[in-house]
Order: sequence, then C-alpha cells, then structure tokens
Amino acid sequence: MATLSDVARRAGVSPATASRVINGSSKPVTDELRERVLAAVAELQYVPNAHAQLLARSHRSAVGVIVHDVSDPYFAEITRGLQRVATDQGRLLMICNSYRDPDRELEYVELLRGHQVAALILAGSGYHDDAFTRQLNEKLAAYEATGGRVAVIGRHEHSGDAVMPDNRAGGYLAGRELCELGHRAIGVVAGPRILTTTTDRLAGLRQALAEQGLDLPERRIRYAEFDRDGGAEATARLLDADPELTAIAALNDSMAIGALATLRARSLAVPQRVSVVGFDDMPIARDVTPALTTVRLPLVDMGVRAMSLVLGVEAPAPRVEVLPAELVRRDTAGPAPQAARGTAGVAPSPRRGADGS
Amino acid sequence: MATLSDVARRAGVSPATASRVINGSSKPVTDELRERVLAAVAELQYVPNAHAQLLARSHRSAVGVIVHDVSDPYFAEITRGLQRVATDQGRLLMICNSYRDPDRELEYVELLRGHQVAALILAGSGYHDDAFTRQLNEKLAAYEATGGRVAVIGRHEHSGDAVMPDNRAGGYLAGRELCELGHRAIGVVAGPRILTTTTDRLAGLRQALAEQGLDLPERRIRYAEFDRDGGAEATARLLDADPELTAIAALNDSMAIGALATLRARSLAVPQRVSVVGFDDMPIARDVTPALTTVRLPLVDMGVRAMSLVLGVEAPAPRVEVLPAELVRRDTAGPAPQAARGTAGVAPSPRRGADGS
DNA sequence: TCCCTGCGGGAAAGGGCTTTCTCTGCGGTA
DNA sequence: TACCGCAGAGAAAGCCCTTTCCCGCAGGGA
Repeated sequence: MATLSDVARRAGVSPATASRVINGSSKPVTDELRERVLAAVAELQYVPNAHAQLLARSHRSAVGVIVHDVSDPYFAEITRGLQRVATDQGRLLMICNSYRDPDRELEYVELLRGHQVAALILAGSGYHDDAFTRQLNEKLAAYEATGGRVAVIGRHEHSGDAVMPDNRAGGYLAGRELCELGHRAIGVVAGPRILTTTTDRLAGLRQALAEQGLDLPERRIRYAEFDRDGGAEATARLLDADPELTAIAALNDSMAIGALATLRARSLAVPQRVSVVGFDDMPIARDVTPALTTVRLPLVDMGVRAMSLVLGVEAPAPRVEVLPAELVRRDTAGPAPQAARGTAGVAPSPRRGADGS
Repeated sequence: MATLSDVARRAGVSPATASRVINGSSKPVTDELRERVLAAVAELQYVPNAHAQLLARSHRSAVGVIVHDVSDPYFAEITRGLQRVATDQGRLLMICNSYRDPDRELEYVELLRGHQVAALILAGSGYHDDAFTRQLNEKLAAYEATGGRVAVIGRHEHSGDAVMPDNRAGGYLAGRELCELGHRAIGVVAGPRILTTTTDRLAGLRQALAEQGLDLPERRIRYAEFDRDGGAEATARLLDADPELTAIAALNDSMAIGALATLRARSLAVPQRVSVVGFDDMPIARDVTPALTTVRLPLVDMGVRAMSLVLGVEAPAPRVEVLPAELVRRDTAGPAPQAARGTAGVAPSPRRGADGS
C-alpha cells in the first residue's frame, strides 16, 4: 500500500504538505505543489489509511449501532431512519447484529468502543435479565464517562436518552379492536418471554381485554421466536389446545404471517373463522392475502429521532421520546363468527377491499 | 479513554508486558504480573483502541462487503451466508449499502480500502456502463496489487474470483414453465435495464419463448425499479397496453409481489386468469397468497462460497463458481385460460395445495 | 536601511498499540 | 569457578497519519 510519504516523496514535498493538500487543509499551499501532490496521489492510487487518520485526528466521527438483525424488516426500517440522519451529517455507521444474544450485545459494545465511535445506539427489545442489564449499564456508563453518547430504541433499561415506541398502547389497540369485533376467545402468539417488548405488548393487550371483563389465561398465550416460523408453530399449539379460538393476536407481523400460514394449512378462513392482528406494520403486511390488520409503529421515524438525539446537543436531563402506535385496519380482522359472539354484529366480511397500488 | 500505558502504570509494569497479557501473547509472563495487569484492565474498564491496534499490527483481518441494500431479502440472505463463514473465522464484516448507485459503489471501494480490509466482496448485479466498469476494475486492480483479495457475486465485469447464480438458466426455466402451461401472451416485469441481472434473466426467458416459436417484443416488457412498487407499476402498464396477457414473468420476487397486488386490485384471479412467476425465492414467497411460483437461487450458499473463495487459498487462475437456478412450483402459475390457449390442457387450478408448515 | 509581518513550507511531536531487540539475573554444565 | 543459555521483563522502534511549531523569505512601513 502506498503511504503518505510515498506520495510526498514522489511529489517532492514534505508529508505535511501532502497531507494538507489531500485533506483540503485551511493552510494555503501553492498551486504548483498542489498539482504535484494530486498527480502523485492519482499515479499511486493512494488512499489514506483510515486507522492512522483516526488515530492522529482527535475527533471521533463514526456511530455504532447494535440491532438484533438488520435483515429483519423491523430493524431494516429503523436502520433506514438512522442512516438517513447519519448520512446527512457525513457520519459512517457501523452496524452490528446481536441476533438477540445478550452476550454478543455486550461484546459489540466493547468492540464499538474500541473503534472509537462517537455515539452508540442500541435498538431492539431489552431483556428481563438483571445480571445482563447491570453489566450492560456498567459498560454504557464507562463509555459515557469518556464522552460517548448513547441512545436506546425501545428498551427501558438504560437511564439516558431513549426513543420508545408505545408498545403497551399498541397492544391495547390490538386487544380493543378484537374485543369490539366481538371476539371473546382470543389467543396470543407472543415473542420470547424474556424480551420486554413481548411483555409490554402483552400488558396492553391484557388491559384491553380486562376492560371487557375478559382475562387472558396463560394457556391462551404461546411464546416462541419472534419470526415467521415461531408464529406458525405457536399458532398451531394454540389451536391444538383450544380449537374454539376466533382470534389470534400476534405480537409482531412476522409471527402474524406465520399464523396465517398455519391457518391456511388448516383451512380456517381468515377472517371469517379466525381473525388475526399483527404488530409493527412492516412493508409486507399489506401484501399478504388477506392484507394484515396490524398496529403501526413509526419505525423510520424512530431511527431518525434516535440518531438526532445522539448527534444533537447534549441534554442535561435524559430525554425520552415516546412514539405513538396506531391501528391499521386491513382484512385479517373481522367480526367474530355468530356462534361465538357475545354481541350482535354485521356479517363476517373483510373490512376493506384489496389494497390498490 | 484509558490507554495501555495507563493500565501499565497502574499495574506497575511496562506497556510491553501489559500488551502481552491482554493479547495473550506467546511470550510468557509470570502469574503475578498477569494478575496485576488484568486487575488494572478491569478497574479502568480498559478497551484497546482498535485503530491503534490495526495500525500496529501488520495483518489485516476485516472483510468489506458492498451490497445494494442489506434490508432487501435477496441481499439479506447472501449476507447471512457471508456472515456465517466470516464469523467462523473470527473476521469482522464491514457491510456497505450502495443503493444501486455506481458512484457510491466506487466510493465504498476506496473507503474499505482505506480501512485496510483483507478482502472485498461485491454482491449484486453489475451495470451496463463501460465507463463505470472500467473505473471499478481499475480500483479493484489497485487494491489487488497491494495484496487485497476480491470476489464478486453475480457480476461479470470483474476478471477475478466470482460466484455466479445462473440467471440466464433461471430465466429459461421460468419461461419454459409458462410455455408448458400453454401461455402465449406473456408479459415481463423487468428490473432496471442497466443491470446485467435484468438482461441475463431476460435473455433466458427469451430463449425459452423462442424455442416455442414465440418472440418477446419490447412492448411486452416493462422496466422498473427492482422492488415491490416497481413491480406493481410495471404490471399495471403492461396490462393497460395488453389486457389479453395471461401470464406475467417478474424478474424478482419483490416485483412479483407488486404484480400480485396490481392483479388483486384489478380483480384478475391468479392463477386462473393470469399466472405469475417470480425469481429468487425469497422467504416471503411461500407466504403470499397464492404462494409464489418462482425460480430459486441458493442465496445463502452464494454468500458462503464467495467468502470461502476470498478467505481461502489464493488461486492462480480466477475461479468462477456457477450456481444453478431451480424452479419452485407453487400456486401462482397455472394453465393458460382455455380461450387463450394454443394447446389442450387440464382445468385451470393451482398446482399445489396450501403451504403446510 | 532596518524591522516587523505574514505567507508558504518543513521538521517533528505525538496518537495508542505491537513487536523486536536488549538487558538482567538465574540455574545448570564443564 | 567460569561460562552458557534461557526465562522474563523493559526499552524503543516502528505503523501512518495530523498538526503544532518553527524557519526562511519577501514585502511593506518607519
């Protein structure tokens, strides 16, 4: 690899001058020398060693991001928002997938700290695991003590800046919708128990049911991986235990899609026989058939805000931005079948026509 | 930030010794000193400066990856394969999204070179753009000249190691399937014209039709963005121009999903009235309704192989691994409607039942 | 004419780490 | 007893940049 001194030597100038030309320093350099340096750079295909630059420069610029999995649409959307702001500010993003492994998360905090990132963003559910939470907070505190900025998206455990989707309110919306459609036998397809996102959404759901005098026994809940196959499997178990279920609330859209697959495999019509609601409103939700009724979270916006928080002015008090959830009615949730209903209602038909686009 | 000399001072040893303990050097250190160093590390929450390490160490370890967009399922799958091998070998991956912008791609090659990556992998279609191709090849050659390894996935333009999905054969399979089902009026929903992937797949398709004495006029092809909305829009234009179409070949699954949305909006039954085939077999393909008939590419495997190529022994001659495409029959492709058929055939019904899972 | 100023350029000091080289002191052999 | 070898630790030389500091020179004011 050509180095700066190679360039300088070839151009017949000092490394200092070469550096100034290459970085567009404010210090003036005569056109003559500038040309020579630029020519040498081109001839040698010189690219500055980023590590040497970062070592020599004092200010840190890159931002580290830890998500569960960027290829999961939930995080893909959030990341899109993070990217947007970062790119606008000329920041490089280092994105790490923890694959929902707390240890890996801890390791990545170290790794990113070692890479001298200016800020750290943790996106994705926290864990009900005190030992882990304590360790993480220690590491984050150590990082912040050295001037690093931290923001979290959707997790309570950190005491600093945070962007919080209103998971509980979202759960409530999903629950209320199903209740209003007359459903009484509602099963829940939930993500891993250890995730706070799961319990938050579940709490909202439970509250909505409680307002209708319904309770949500554990046998009506199945915990599984937060993905398509987890949803399919949990739905199957739910249906096996309780064939009379008329509605399924899935705690994210991937699981909802898995639920739809299971229902289709069992020839249970959606929404005529069983209604389904999802959560997140990922892009694919409108393209499955029937189109998925779900709870929308402003994912891109969450990313935008978190990045703004972390790149903006430092606030004395930690800022917590709660972003609202919103029900999106499509075609998978309809009135409960007559036989199973507690109240009179309209004929069981989809709420909306096909999704024109 | 605590530095190595802080640790050394605190432990009462030299930086050299501290470094040896921290990195588990082969040089022996007495237990006494080792303990002291470790204690100091813990107390100071010391994390080595990655840039300083990379600068001091001679060997490069990270691998750079340039894809169009990791959140696109096509690349998400490839990346999964790349990750798997990289993680096994303890390599860090730096993933960059070019968002199909050639200039950005060029910039990222520089950036990654600057970050001293040991190897570079470019995934995703090449461009029909000679100026760009030449520039890219120059940059890659310069990088290889300094000992960097390069592999590409799915692009012809590079002369070194490559993993190539057989796009042309895949296009052929899709075309043949539609022909065998009796379709004669086939529209193509294509990606951007400038991408070699588009033209390769199209060439295979055209060949299959040609074998049936059918040609594929330009008016039966619509080029659009390689995503869901592009597919929806292209399908609409195709149908407007030629309402008698009985089949749509989409050049990737995202576009196929867009096509299905348009067909649904226009109440054209799939596959009874119009058949659809996709390309790639991304995970969601089996979950749309009807489940998508498509051409499968071994995406994860493509990633695995590319990374193995680049981390394995250097070969004198460039290696090109061509991975076969395979037709996956699901429910969106059925026999052409009687009125439109050239040959007798079975009743128009799906090829398969619901996707049990 | 002399001094001061300011400009353009180079020398050199880091930045934090790894690693080679060197040094000390010990045990073992002749 | 004299010498050799080696284990274990430290000194110091880089790795490749950026940036401060300093120097020489030319031009302008006194």
